[in-house]
Amino acid sequence: MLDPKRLRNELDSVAAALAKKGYTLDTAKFIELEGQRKAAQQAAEQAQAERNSYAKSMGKLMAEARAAGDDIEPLKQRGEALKALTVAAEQALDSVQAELDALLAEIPNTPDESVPAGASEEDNQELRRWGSPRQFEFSAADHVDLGEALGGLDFDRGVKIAGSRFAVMRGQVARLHRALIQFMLDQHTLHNGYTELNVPYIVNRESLLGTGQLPKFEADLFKLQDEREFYLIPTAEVPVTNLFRDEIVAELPQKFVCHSPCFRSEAGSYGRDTRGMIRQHQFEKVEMVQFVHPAQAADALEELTRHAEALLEQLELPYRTMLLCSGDTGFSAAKTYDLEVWLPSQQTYREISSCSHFGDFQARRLGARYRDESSGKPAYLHTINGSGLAVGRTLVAVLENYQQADGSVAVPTVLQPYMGGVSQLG
RNA sequence: GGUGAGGUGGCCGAGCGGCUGAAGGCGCUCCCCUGCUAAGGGAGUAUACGUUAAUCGCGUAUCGAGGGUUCGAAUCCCUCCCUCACCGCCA
Repeated sequence: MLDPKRLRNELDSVAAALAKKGYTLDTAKFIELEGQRKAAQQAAEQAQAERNSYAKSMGKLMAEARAAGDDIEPLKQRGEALKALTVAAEQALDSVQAELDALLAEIPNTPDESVPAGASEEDNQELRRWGSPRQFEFSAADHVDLGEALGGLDFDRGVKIAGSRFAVMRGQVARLHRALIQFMLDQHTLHNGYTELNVPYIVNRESLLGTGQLPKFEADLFKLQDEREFYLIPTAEVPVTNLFRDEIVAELPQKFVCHSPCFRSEAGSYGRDTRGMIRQHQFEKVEMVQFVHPAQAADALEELTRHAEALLEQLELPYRTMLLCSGDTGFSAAKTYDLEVWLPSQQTYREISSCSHFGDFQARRLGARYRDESSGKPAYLHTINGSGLAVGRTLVAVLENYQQADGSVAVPTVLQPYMGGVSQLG
């Protein structure tokens, strides 16, 4: 959520920033609602103040009336009249406030100044490349053919068991998938200073509002049929970032890494990536989340992005780092780097990690704060997160980049210890 | 799922219709005293929102959440959530 004060005081510049993201802020509507809110709030608070002070004096008034032998009823009636006024004024305030809150909850974060203006992914900036795509002396297969030939990927049975966009992994491929997870977690916990978490994969509505998936993106989520408003997590970002919801965090920074399954309904992506494991309803991801002091946030995003890049380098997978343009940056994010890995079958780079800086946007929704050292007051902390990495897509990249002429697949050196020394699949 | 006990400030804990944003204690901050340390004395110490250029100030809200009773609710009533204990069930 944006700071309501900032909206009030710098409405035009906020609107201009949001326009870069492709969001049109209805400034006239905001000004009108805000004006109504102010008037309604003052009226409601004044009515309440009168009611309070009258109620406070009531004990004495009643004692005096009784002593004088007067009727007490008129005193009570005045109280009731004040109550009626207060209730009406509060209802007016509540309805304006609800409208304003609904508007606020749907306004995206403003992009950071360093984010290039642009409308779509066409305008993203390539910052750097690592490695060079391998030249194949045979025609490279895609991961579907490779995986099926190895008996390690079974899409037909995934469809039978659940439906489209589900798959079964088997044998050494399933093990390779697990090895990737262990490798990533070990790197982050042993070398990068992250604390491992294991979290609920079902979350409540408040958690999704906190990170920004709700109220706007309900269609992308799987909701459980239960009166408790449970949702399957679309990313570990949700439970992990909500760790400090409604808390004042004693120490910053705090860095967490968490492996989890992710569930996405992918509504609106019907024709895209229908083949293979690129876009599934269920996939696994190792996610890094940092809670940082605002002054450290920019550096922390660079650091976290490097942590994701280093994994690809150790796996010897060619990749490039993209700075997303304003229009391609997500709802809650102020700035995002995407890492894209080379996929030989597609002859292109595909997203394998997304690392974002949210400023205080999520923290404000969450009520996640730290105590500012100079003022001594609670202030919103900043959140950073990124995939390190998307495991399913990493598996795809390993299969395709490490394939050999005979259909076997070499195991990346760093994964071999996690594979019991196995150096080749098939 | 059943029964019982609870949810009050950074923490512990009192209050059980008006004088309570909330006693008392701990912790923390500042001051005094003390050769140092320990002990002692005094003062202060919630958050959000609004108003304001900002602060002081002022106003409103907040005693798990929501609703109700009442002129007035931390206190009475209802619903829900959560915690703890025991029983049942269970990986």
